Order: sequence, then structure tokens, then C-alpha cells
Amino acid sequence: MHTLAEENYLKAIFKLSQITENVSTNQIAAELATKASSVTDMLRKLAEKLLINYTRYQGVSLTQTGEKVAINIIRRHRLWEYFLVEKLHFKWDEVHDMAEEMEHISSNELIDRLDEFMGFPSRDPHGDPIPDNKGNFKKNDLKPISAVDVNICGIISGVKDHSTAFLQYLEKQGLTIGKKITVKEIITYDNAVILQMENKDIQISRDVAINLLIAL
Amino acid sequence: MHTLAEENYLKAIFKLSQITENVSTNQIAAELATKASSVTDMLRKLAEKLLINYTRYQGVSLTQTGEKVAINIIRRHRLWEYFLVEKLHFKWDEVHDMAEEMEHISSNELIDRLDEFMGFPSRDPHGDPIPDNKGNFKKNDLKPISAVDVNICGIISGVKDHSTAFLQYLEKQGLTIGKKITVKEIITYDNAVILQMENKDIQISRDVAINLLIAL
DNA sequence: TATTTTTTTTAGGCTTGTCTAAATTTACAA
DNA sequence: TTGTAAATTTAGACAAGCCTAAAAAAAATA
Repeated sequence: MHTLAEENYLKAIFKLSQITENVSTNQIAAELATKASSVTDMLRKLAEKLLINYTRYQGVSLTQTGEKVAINIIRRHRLWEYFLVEKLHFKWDEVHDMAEEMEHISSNELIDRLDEFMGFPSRDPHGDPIPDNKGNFKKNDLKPISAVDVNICGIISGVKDHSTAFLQYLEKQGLTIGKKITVKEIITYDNAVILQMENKDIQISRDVAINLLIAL
Repeated sequence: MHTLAEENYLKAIFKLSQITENVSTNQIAAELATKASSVTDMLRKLAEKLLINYTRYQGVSLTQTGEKVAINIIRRHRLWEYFLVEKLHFKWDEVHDMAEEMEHISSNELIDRLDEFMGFPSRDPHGDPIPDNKGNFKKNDLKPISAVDVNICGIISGVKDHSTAFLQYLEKQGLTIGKKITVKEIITYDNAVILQMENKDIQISRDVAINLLIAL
């Protein structure tokens, strides 16, 4: 259907579109760890295939078709992550790179059956919603801890940063999905946050607070 | 580790090596539906990487390293086929192309866990033995029906031809793995074979008899 | 507004893996 | 043993995707 490179570009553009309406060449280059000139080449190709809206120097957005393709890749990625953690017992910080390869397996029938086999899970191991086979999925209504007030409590439900390093840090602190936490104090000096979890106090930096999401 | 193209060449060479000691350029070209000149290019590359023994005009064989890689690809392919049939309930004639993609997922840890998850199966849905994670696997001691005498009985245990068309034909005739059959008669005129299975007689052509394997 | 900086695109090249056409080597047959 | 056919390799080209360096456009700043 689409090449591996094309799929990776569409996924990157989709991801960046969540933050800014129009995505710039440099943003894509940074996301994919490639050069701006390579991005320009690919954008011309994707535009020709009607997967993106592109005018020179103006940045890009996905067409409806492009968005459908991107969401399908995300669906595949998240279902495979769920499979790796729930069925093969990998840890949540080990599955990203494998799923990155597996998401390019092309059969939709395969993915639909995998979905059914696992009982139609709604979130992957990092708390991200899994699109259904029509491409529908709930917007994340999760809030970064950095955005809530003192004395608010909630359930750890997702992460913004998916890096192994961050996930391993959370694991070590016990800050895993499903845990109930309360924001006890925000240090005005450096915006560090003190959480209460299971009657213990845990201090996290602002960086961590920005990347750790809770459901209220 | 190795590129997709390299892996496909190694697999093809391994398969052809089962039949003839030294594999020719044209044989590989036919197996991979490509041109002899493309094969020559790749052979030089694989020889440089010490995966094959190659001297110009003399055909190739796998080195020990090359064979290890090839067997690993076959292990991955057969485990994924088993997964697709046993866990996702695909039919045996539907899984080949999907497994062809999945066999290139690179993580060995993933494959070992998949193996464990499924209870270390010893044969794939087509009766082919699955190598263990050390690369050991039993040689197939199966015989094509075309090679057994009248009145001999056995269990259908494998196929030589893995094409969808052949598998669908067998399915329709009920000639599936595990079924017990007896060779009743061999027609001298065209070498067609009459089998008895579950008290019914089934006639198969010589072509089918060559490609259908039984355990005695 | 003019100038500088940043962003983006173009131009030209490289690698992988493919192809066709031509040359070469090997195999077979008279 | 020599000539022809078949198999194989080489030569040269092409597409996809990437790169660097240079040019062009847009944005920021004086």
C-alpha cells in the first residue's frame, strides 16, 4: 500500500498536527531525525499521492485520506504494544521499538483479528487510546500533573514522553498506570511537585510533571 | 541486522539447498521472481558478508553463519504462521503472505516469548518443523504419497507446495493434516492415486500425490 | 524600509536493489 | 573438438530515500 518511509512521515505529521495546525518542514525533520531537504522531497511525493495538503514554504496538513492512513498506523502500533505487554509479558518500557516495526505489517484483517483476540482493548500500555477499525477513538482528556492544583487527586493514566528512560524512571518510582495520587505541594522555586501515593510522599521535577498524565 | 532483501535471498538459498547441494543463480532468480543479473549483484554482497560461499559461475552454498540466519528466519516464519492459525483462527491457506512480512521483525526476544506463549509448538500449520531457538529442528521424515506402495497407510502430515491454490484444494477434499489415509490403488496409466479416507475413496492426480506428505 | 537571520527548497550526489542489453563463461551436441 | 546454446556476469541505467551545499523565500530586526 504505502512504503515504510511514507508511513513514518504520515505518522510524524499526524503527531505534530495534534500540537500545531500546520506542520513545518523542520518540525518533521526533527521528529524523524532526518534533514529538512529529505523532508521536502517526501512532502512532494505525499502531496502527489493526495495524502497531504502542501504548498511550498507553507507547511503541511494531512488530507482526510492521509489522516485515515495515519490513524490506522497508530491503531496497529498500539494494538501490538498491548499484545506485547499483555500476552508476551514485556515491560511497558520495552515495547516501543518492536511495535515500531510491527505497525508496518500491512494486513488489516490481521489487525482486526488481533484486536478481537485481545478483547478490543481501549488503551495501550502507556494509556494512549486505541482507535477502532473505523478510525474512531476518544480524545485523551488527561491532564499533565503540572497543570493541576494542590490537593487535587487523580489516577495516573498516561504519559506524554514515551522514551525508555522516562518509563523506567516512573517504574522505579512506582508511578505506573492505575496508581492513585494526590498533588500535595508545588515548590514555587523550581515548580517541582510533591505527590502523595499510598501514604508516601514522592517528589518529581517539573519535567516529569509535564510528561505524566492523570485522569481526574 | 540484515536487510529485508538479504534475508529473502538467504531463505531462498536455504530452501533450494535442500534439493541440490550447490544452488545456481537461475534457480534463485526463479525462486524470488527476479532477474539473474540482480541475483549476481546480491550474491557478491552476501559473499562479502561471509554469509555464502560463492565463486563466479560455480553456484552458491550457505556458510555456517548464513545457515544460522536462514534457519532463524524460517523459525520466525513458522511461529508466526502457527500464531495466525492457532490464536487468530486464520485458515492454513491464508497465512503465508502475512508470515512473509512478519518473519522480518527483528527481535529474537520477541520470537522466543511468542514460542513460549504458544507452548513451544513443534510444527507449523502446514506440518513443517519449527526450529528451536538454538536452530535445531527435526528433519522431515515425511514421504510424498507418490512414493508409497498400495495398501500402505499413514497420517497426512505436510505439504511440499505451500500455494494458496493447493491448500484450498486439499481443504475442499478434506485432505487436511492429521487425517488417516490408505493408498488403495495406483492407476498405471497416469499415476493417479486412489486413497481411502474415513471409508470414502478419493482420487488424486500424480501432481497432488507428489506434493502431499504422510507420516507412516 | 533595508538588512540580517532563519527556514525551506533546489541542485547534484550517494546507496540499495532492481532492470535491460551486451559480453563472457560453461555446457552440450554434432 | 569445435560450434552453438544456455547460464552467468558485467556495464550502464533507474527509482526510492537519503545526504551536503547553495540558492531562494520568509521572518525578524534594525
